[in-house]
Amino acid sequence: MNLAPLDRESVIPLYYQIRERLLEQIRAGVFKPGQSLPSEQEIAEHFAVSRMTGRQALKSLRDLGVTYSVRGKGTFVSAIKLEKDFRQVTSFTEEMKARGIRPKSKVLFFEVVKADEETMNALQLKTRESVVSLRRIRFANTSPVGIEWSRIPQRICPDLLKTLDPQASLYETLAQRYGIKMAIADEIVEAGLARGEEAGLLGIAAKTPVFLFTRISYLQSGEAIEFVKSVYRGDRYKIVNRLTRLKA
Amino acid sequence: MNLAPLDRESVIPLYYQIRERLLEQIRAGVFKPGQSLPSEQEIAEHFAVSRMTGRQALKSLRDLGVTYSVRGKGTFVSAIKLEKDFRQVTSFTEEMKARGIRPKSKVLFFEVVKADEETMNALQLKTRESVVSLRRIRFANTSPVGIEWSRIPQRICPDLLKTLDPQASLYETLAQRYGIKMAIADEIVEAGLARGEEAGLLGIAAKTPVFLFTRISYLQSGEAIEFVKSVYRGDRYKIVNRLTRLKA
DNA sequence: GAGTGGTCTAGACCACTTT
DNA sequence: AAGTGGTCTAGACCACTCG
Repeated sequence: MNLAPLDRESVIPLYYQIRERLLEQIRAGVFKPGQSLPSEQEIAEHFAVSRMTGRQALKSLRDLGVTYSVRGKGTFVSAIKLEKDFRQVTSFTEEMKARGIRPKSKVLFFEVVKADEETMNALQLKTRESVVSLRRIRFANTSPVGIEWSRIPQRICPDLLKTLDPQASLYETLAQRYGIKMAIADEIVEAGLARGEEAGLLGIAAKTPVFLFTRISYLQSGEAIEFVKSVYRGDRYKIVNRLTRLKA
Repeated sequence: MNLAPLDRESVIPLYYQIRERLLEQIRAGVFKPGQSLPSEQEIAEHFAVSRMTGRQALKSLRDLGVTYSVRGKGTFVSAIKLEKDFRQVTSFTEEMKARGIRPKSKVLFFEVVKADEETMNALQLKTRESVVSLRRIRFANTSPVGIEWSRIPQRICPDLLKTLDPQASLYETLAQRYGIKMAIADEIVEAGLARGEEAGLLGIAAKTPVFLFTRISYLQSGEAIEFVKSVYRGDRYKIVNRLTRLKA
């Protein structure tokens, strides 16, 4: 074990500093998949912290899915890849960047409107309140891959029409200017065929296979924030998912 | 707060008992979304445990996604639904049952064969070892919805050909007889059109939209256990996903 | 029997929010 | 000032695995 000492003056918690040092060495291949990490006791001694603190560091690595522990044996590095190109609660922009692709957008519609029935239902709105409606064509490296239509209650982002650069990431703007962070999104994916208008906008023949997405995004509190309907080209877009077991 | 006392003789950990009691009351609506749960201190006093134990109970609820905590304010019930009809690392059988649908299967092929290139690659096999190859038509309430083709190294389930009832859940058999529990699965979903043989087996016209799944399932250790290629009817099957933020 | 992770205690100080 | 969750300590006993 060869790990740099902790900064006891830092505001960063000790367990977090330990976690980062271990993570670094896992990524660097010092601890390889299948191998065991230092035990809780060893970590406690090496960093001169209590065993509970060392344990918390190992626990947080488990929560990341990087390691797993077996009672009586130890904590081991998982061989499961950490890659980030799985779909998460992210915008198109973030997803494309994670895949090393340059995202671009063309705005078709960007206005404040009264919520329709479907939107009221999806966002759990009690009144027909105002929502920001944004419809964009999405490009990956200059070729069109999908059409996205987002609706967000105006109340939570009052001047979005002025502040959003439609080329930029909607999610980034919401996070930076309004402190809104999506925690979870539920989505339904259907397989269908491109219809006339869509096919035209996407530059494909009608009846080409497409994905139809219906997504609702939530804050950690459970408040519904965004309702999105999208159409993506089946010939240029693949869904990459990581499925996990439910904890309970 | 009105929570039954703990069983101090039980082998079930105290924090887990507390967690279950809180979960029960959340499900029963005693604690409603948006409302706060008892504080760590209150839990410690009420159950006569240390604050750390009460804290662990609340922490485990957060890990489930049922609640969230705000420093200085408290722990609150999330309004996000707990429903289990999201896709997880589950078999067709489990997924259908969770949706209240009767699953059925018809076996097309069930034999031990030498792994082909694609399977060797997917399952990280170093030699052309034997794999159990199982191809089935999947029915939901008597109508065909998909075709699944699984391959599993024979070495990890030596006599599967004899022990598996092809009507039963493959995953259940693997778990019960061989102690194999899938922890994670990575999948790619593509949109396509049904081809001749598939269309026939699924009872649909050629060129109907279909989902094409390619999935690899892993143990927690990262060992690849199952390689599956599937075709599902786009007109009768929808993908229901829950996306989350990566922890790191 | 030695080593491991899992649970638990009874304190402590801190940063933060609310009153 | 009082209450909250976040971190940390220095112990303890337990169940489990392995040689």
